[in-house]
Amino acid sequence: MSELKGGRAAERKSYVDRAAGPPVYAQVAECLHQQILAGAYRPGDRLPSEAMLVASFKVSPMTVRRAVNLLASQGIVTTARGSGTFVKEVELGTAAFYLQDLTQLFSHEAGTLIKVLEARFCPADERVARKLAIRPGERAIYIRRLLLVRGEPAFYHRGYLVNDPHRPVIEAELEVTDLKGLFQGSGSSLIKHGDLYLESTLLSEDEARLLNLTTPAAGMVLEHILYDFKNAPVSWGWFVCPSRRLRLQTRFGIEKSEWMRDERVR
Amino acid sequence: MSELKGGRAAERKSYVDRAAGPPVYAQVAECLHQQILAGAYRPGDRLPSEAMLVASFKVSPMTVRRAVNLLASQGIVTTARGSGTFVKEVELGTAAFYLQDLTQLFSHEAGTLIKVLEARFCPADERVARKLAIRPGERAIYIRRLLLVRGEPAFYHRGYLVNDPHRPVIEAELEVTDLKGLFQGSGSSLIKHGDLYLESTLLSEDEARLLNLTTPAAGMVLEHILYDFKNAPVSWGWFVCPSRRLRLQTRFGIEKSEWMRDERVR
DNA sequence: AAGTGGTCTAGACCACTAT
DNA sequence: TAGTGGTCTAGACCACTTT
Repeated sequence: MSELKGGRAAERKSYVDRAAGPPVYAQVAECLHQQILAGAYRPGDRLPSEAMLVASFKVSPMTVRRAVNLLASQGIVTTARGSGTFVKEVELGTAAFYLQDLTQLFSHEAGTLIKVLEARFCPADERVARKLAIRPGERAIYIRRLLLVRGEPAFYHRGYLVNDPHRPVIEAELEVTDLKGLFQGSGSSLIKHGDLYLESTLLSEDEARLLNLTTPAAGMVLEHILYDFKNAPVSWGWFVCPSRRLRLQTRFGIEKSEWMRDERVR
Repeated sequence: MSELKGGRAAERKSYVDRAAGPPVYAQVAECLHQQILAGAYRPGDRLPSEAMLVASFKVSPMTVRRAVNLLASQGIVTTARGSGTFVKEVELGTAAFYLQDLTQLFSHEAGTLIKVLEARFCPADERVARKLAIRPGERAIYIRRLLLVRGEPAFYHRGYLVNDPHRPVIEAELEVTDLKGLFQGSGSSLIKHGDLYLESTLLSEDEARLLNLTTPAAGMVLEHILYDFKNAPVSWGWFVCPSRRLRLQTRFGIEKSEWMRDERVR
C-alpha cells in the first residue's frame, strides 16, 4: 500500500515526514533518487506515473511534479510527455568541470599575493585591436602579474585593458583587473559577462622561468575576454599555470549527492 | 499600470501572451531576464517583490514563483527569504566547462575510427590494483587504442579493465570499453557513474609519436574511473590528445541565452 | 479512449527579515 | 508588525503518446 513498486521494494522511506526539515518535494525526490541509486530503477526504466506517486506519497500533484522536475534538472531522469518519466542513460558528455577550486585559491587571503610585474600603456596591435574591438594603434593598457600562493609562483597573468577615458585607470585597476573580485564575484559590477577558454600549452622560456619550472614544461592556459554592460570588450587576458596547479575534477552518472546543499533545495 | 518599474521602464513585453507557445512562467522569466540584460536591474539590485510581479503580470503566485526559480537555477538571481530577490554578482568561479564538444567527435560516425593497438591480460601492479580495488597480481585487461578523426590521430587511450568472470571479455569489450557509447550515453547500462580528471601534460615520446607530434609537445589528459551498479570500479583509463584537440570554452555572467532550449523550458 | 507529463489557478500557511 | 520568499493544496485544462 505504502510502497511504490509491487510488494518487494526495499524503501528507506515510504511516507514523507511533513514535520521534518526538508520540504516534501525534496523528500519525494530523494526517495526516488535513493531507489535509482539502489538499482530499483535502472537507466532506461520508467518511473511510476505521477498519478501513482501522488497516491503512494499522499501529496498533491504539484508537489510530485516539483520532485520530478528536480530530478530532471539534475540530469537523473528525463520526462516524455504522454509516455512517462525515465531514468536517464549515463552520458559522459554531460559532465561539467567547474572552476570553483580556483575560486578557493583566491578566497584564501592567507597565502595569495599578487605581484604586478609590469603595467604600461601600449598601442594596440592588430590582434589586440580585434579582441578589444578598438582601432589598431589606439592606446590600451598592458599588465603582467604574478600570483604567488604561499610564496610559490602559481599563476602568471597577462592582459590588455581598453583605455576608456570615462573609466579612470585607477578604477580600472581596482575593478576590472581585480582578480580576487573577479573570481569571488564581489565588486566589479562593471563586468556583465565574459568568455572563457581553457587549453593546455607548452610553456615558453619566460613563463617557465617566472613559474620556477625548467623547460620543457606543460601548463594550462585560461583565456578570458570580459564585457561591460554595453557588451563592449573591456579586457582580454590569460592565466598560465603549471599542470599540477589546475587539475579539474568532476563526476558523471548516477551519484549520491548530498541533498540540502543542491540547486533549489534549501 | 502594466509596467514593472515606475513609468519610464522600456519593456519589450508588459503582458504575457497566454496563447503563445512558450509557457507563461517562461515568458515572465524572460521578461525579467531581458530587463536585467538591458541594465534596468544591475547586479546587486533588488527585483520587484513577487506580490508586485503577480499584480503587474496578472498571473498566479505559483507562476511568478516558478519564473523566479528558473532565473535562480540559471544563476541569474539569488533569493533571500524575508528580504527579496537580487540580481546576482558576476562570478567567474561559477563558470563550467562541458565535454559536449567531445561528444560530437564521437557522434560523427563519418570521420571517427577506433584502432585497437593492443589488448591483453596483465597482472595488476600496485597502482592498478588500488585504482580498480582488486588484489595486486590479480588478472586485469590492458587496452591501448588510437582514435583517428578523418584519418588523423586525435586521441590515444589506455585503460585497465577488471577481469570479471561474470562479465565476459567480449561483452566488456562491447560495453565497458565502447567509447562511442560512453560518450553518447546509449548502451553501457553497466556503468552507474564515473570520476573524471582533466589536466595538461607533457607528452611522452610514445604518445607524441602516436599522435604525429614532435617532442616537446603539450597535451591534455582526461582520466576516468568507471563504476558499476555495485559501486565497484570497472575501468581505469585516460585519454591523451594534442592541445589543439581539446579547447574547452564557456561563458559566465549575464548572457543572453536562447530560451526554449534551456533546462526545464520546453 | 485512456493514460501520461505540463501548465496554471487562487488561495493557505510558514519562516524569515526588516522596521 | 508588515513585507518577503518558500511550500503546499486540490483541483482544472491542455498536449501528447499509447493502446
